[in-house]
Amino acid sequence: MIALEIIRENPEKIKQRYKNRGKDVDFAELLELDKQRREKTKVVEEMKARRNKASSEVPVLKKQGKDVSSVVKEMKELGESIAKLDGELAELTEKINYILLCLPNLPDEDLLAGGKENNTPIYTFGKKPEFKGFTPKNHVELCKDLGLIDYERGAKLAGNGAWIYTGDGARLEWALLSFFIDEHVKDGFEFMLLPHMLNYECGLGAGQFPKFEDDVYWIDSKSKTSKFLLPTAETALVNLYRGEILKENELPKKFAGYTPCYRREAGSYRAEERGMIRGHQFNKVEMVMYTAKDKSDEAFEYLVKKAQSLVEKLGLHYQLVKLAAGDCSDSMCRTYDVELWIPSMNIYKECSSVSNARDYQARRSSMKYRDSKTGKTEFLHTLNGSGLATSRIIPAIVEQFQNADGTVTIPEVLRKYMGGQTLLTKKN
RNA sequence: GGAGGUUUGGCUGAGCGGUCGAAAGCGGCGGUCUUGAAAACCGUUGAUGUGAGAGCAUCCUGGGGUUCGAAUCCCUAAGCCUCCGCCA
Repeated sequence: MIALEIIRENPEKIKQRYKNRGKDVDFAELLELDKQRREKTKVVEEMKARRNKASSEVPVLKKQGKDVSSVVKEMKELGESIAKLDGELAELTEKINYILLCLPNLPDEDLLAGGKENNTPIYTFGKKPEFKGFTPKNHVELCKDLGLIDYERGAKLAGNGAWIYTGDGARLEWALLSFFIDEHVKDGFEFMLLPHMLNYECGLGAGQFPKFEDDVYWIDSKSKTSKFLLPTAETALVNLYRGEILKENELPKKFAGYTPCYRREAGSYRAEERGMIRGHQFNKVEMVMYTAKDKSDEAFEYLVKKAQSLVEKLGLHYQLVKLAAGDCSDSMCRTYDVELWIPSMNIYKECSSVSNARDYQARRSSMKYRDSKTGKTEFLHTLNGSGLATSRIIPAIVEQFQNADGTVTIPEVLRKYMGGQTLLTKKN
């Protein structure tokens, strides 16, 4: 949620910044509602002040044995007017909040305007592997041949978009998760295992609701009291301090949470995205940071470096991409993606997305800290980054590290989690 | 699933339908004392909105109701606790 004040102060400027996102917004209605609310608030508050004053006088008058019936009658009428206005105010407030909750975050001003086409690669690590003397297989073939993944039986159990990690595949997946978690713990992140079913407020606070209410799996029917399966651990981690005020010296907070991510991904299927690139459930370790308002830029760079280092330690060829304003997700001011090279698809595929939400999420769920110098409360800044999404990594590993004989070399950092195993080989 | 209890400020915990934004203690902050610290003592200490400010309004888990007036009474939802039942 962005602050209503900044719209009130300079609607044209804010409009322009949304334009970079490719969003045309019109604040006329919002500003009109805001104006009405402010005017009405003033009136009701005056009425309430009168009522409060009279109410405190009643017991005094009674004690003096005076007749209070005329005051009581007058206050009854006043009370009715107050109730009516309060109702109107509640309605106005609800409308205003709904509009505000639906507005995306403001993209940082240094971002290129426009969508995907204006994303800018800013760093590359490693090289595209060359496959000499053999035709490389794609990850679906490799995963099947090496017995890492059972697509057919996955579909049998849970339908399209589901798969089963089997044998070495399950071990490799688990090794990746363990490796990431160990790296985060080493860097001072607190490791978290979170509930997977969350309440509505979590979705709202993270900025995913109300817009993406239909993109998640609801446990019961969609309602404010039902729960949904989290689409990313961010949804949980970013709500930890809802309604709380932290001390500045507690900051920054660094968390790493592992959860499966559950997504409907409705209608997004394409043949080329077969196998693990996009599924209804995938594994991810998520990093989330809470910082003071002047520390989030620094934290952002730190998280980007961390995501990069994980992929580099695996030895995978990737590029780092600075997203254009229109490609950043709605809740975020800026986003960098780490994209892995998938040889068979001849493209780079995202495996980590690092973003700075600044105070957008904190405002939605009122997460604050007390500034140690001024003593005032300020909204926290929240940042998140995948560290990393494993379903995108196994395809990259098997494709990039495949050998002429059909085996795959296991990245060195993962071997200790797999009993020292160095190669993925065909079984029987 | 059934029955009962409970929810007050950073924490513990008082709170009679009216002067309660809320006692007291702890904690925090500032000060006195001290070479310094601790102890002791003194003072101070919730949030949000609005206003230049004095102030005014709102907030005692959320929502609704009764009343001239609600932290206090009623209904309801949620959280927590206890007991009973059921069960991979």
